[in-house]
Amino acid sequence: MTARDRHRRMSTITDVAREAGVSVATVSRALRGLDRVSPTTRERVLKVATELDYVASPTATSLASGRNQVVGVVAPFLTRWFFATLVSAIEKTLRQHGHHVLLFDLEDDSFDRRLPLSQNMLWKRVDGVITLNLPMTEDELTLIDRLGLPLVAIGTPVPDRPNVRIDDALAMRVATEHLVSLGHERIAYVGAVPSNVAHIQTPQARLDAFHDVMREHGLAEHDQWILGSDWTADSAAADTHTLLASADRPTAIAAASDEMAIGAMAAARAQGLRIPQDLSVVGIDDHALSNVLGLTTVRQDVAAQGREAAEILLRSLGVDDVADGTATEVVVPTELVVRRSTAAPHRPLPAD
Amino acid sequence: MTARDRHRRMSTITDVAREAGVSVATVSRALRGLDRVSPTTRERVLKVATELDYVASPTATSLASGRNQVVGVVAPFLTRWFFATLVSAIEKTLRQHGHHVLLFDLEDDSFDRRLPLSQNMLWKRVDGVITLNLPMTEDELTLIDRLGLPLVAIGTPVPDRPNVRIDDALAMRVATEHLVSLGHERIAYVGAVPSNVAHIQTPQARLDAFHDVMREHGLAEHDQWILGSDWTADSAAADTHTLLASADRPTAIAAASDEMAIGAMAAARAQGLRIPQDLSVVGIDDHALSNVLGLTTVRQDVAAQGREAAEILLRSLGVDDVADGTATEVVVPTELVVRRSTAAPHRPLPAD
DNA sequence: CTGAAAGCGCTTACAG
DNA sequence: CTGAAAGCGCTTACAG
Repeated sequence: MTARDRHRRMSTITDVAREAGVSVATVSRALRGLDRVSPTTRERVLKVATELDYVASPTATSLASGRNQVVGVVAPFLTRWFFATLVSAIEKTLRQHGHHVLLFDLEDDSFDRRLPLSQNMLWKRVDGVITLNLPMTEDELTLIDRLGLPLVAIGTPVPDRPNVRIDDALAMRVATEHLVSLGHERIAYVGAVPSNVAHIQTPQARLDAFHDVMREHGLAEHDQWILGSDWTADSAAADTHTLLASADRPTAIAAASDEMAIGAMAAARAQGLRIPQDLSVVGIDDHALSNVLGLTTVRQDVAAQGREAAEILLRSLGVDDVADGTATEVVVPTELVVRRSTAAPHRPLPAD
Repeated sequence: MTARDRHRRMSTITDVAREAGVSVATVSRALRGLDRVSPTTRERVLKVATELDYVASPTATSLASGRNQVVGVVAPFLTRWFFATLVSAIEKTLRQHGHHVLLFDLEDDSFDRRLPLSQNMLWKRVDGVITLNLPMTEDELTLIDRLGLPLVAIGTPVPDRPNVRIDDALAMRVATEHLVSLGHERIAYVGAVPSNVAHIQTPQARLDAFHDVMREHGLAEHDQWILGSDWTADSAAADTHTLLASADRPTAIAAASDEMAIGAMAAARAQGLRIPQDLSVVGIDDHALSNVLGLTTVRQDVAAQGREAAEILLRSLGVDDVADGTATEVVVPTELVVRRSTAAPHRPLPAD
């Protein structure tokens, strides 16, 4: 028997029971801190467990108790800042309470399609699930229901389930009002998504808010100033390029996300326009690069949303060391952060 | 019994055995496609299993077989582009082969510290692990070894384990040579990390390569032109700001990552410098925003590295539908992508 | 406060 | 080709 072989065998509950001179049932109780165990017994068991490097097999525990201590986190993409930030915050919060994250990235080949959630992914694997901006299909809702899994939705709500999000309409309203208050009247929008793209709903609320603000101020809208986009910087840049090539162009752009705003700024600069003198740009998010790029934006605290959702889920799992709370709908506040990408529109006055 | 209750109970192997009129052993064999099952029996079992929506309980399977079909993916951060891209690619590759990812983000409060990998995270939870740019401690290596887990390292190698990475020295060499070939002689570097930050090793190889190229071309280096940084755009911008405020400043900056390069560009622009006329900047990565920002960079295919690592791990787990291969050291190629952030240095000639 | 025993739902030799 | 039975390592009533 080599040293490596010897090390291979991890100790089981039976080992510590034998070594401590008690039954496995007692070991189980002692280690889990249940009542009905005498202090001396508990102490002895704890000591032996430590000596033997004992850690309960999660798979055996799971079979017997039905709990895995893992929660499924489901995202439509992972490579974008918003989602990665969310996952990171969720993972940390869960881990602090002894839980782990099983990650599902549902991105498919085409941006307007996604993979479905299946029984294989969840059944007896996770104790609950957190969805990230993910409208669920009927089938998926039925599945989650049948599996009896608690669920918390971040962003796009899921019917009858706790939800954590920002007020999308308000965020875009603040962004647009900022532009208007600066004196802009010719404002374009980037981030309209075709309504057949069912798995992204946030866009609609933001676009609607933009329309509302424009209407309220009696500002004219131009169809060709409402730019679609797949919500990437690249596509926003391409769309903006076309927009700005026209003689009749806007003095400002409201983008539904910072990544798109960054694309729009870059496209403008590449065409020789100065920001903010020739074009103002505002976004929503406060992306990791927005500060450095001087982008004016409506900041949302993404990590806080991840933490909130994780805590709500932990509570519904009955985890006891989680901060109290009963909230089932939390709307995280946003705030306008004015930087260097917005200013009053340049007016070709005589004195200019 | 309400509809919901009825749906709650998922069927077990016993249910399909009864329904199909065979033993559970036969069901197990039939469903896993083992030999020694008659075609008719197999067919019947399959049919019944489908009707009952049967999916084997992964936790029971795991207890009995020792396999979980899940691999642990361990990252020092998750919110940065490089890591999120890696995780996304790994997850997709694993899922195609019926495996899932349990995610661990080891980021701690301070950027030069990280959480340790523990027995709790891995023991009986994962069949293998993939590390992302993560030097392992002695204790962690011992743990992985004792647990008998296969491991594949992406980026920073782990002793005696398969490794997937780019050639860091070559990448920085190409970036620096590009600047030199353009005629730059005054070149600064961003991305030196204090050597006590043990969990980030890539930086050293890149910095060494930069020094080598400078020396080979007989170019002078200035201590104050080697900028530290925590590898974020913000810190790179702050450092660059100081650097450029000096009268004696470089004509080009080689950054060890695109995020830092973006920070450097932004800082320069904020000080009224034009890119590339007044300052050239080159990075390494080809970050999602680099194209739109016109950043010249040495591209690495991050997703490919994730896929390669996942496949190597799957092979070592004996998963049979993975493409053949025996590679244990794969170095993914990089390529220079010239965009708008680099040009020959501006020389104040008479004719200028 | 503690133990014996059943049970969680599979897989795996072992027989036949 | 198929079944009976042991075993994976816990948790949980049930007794005492």
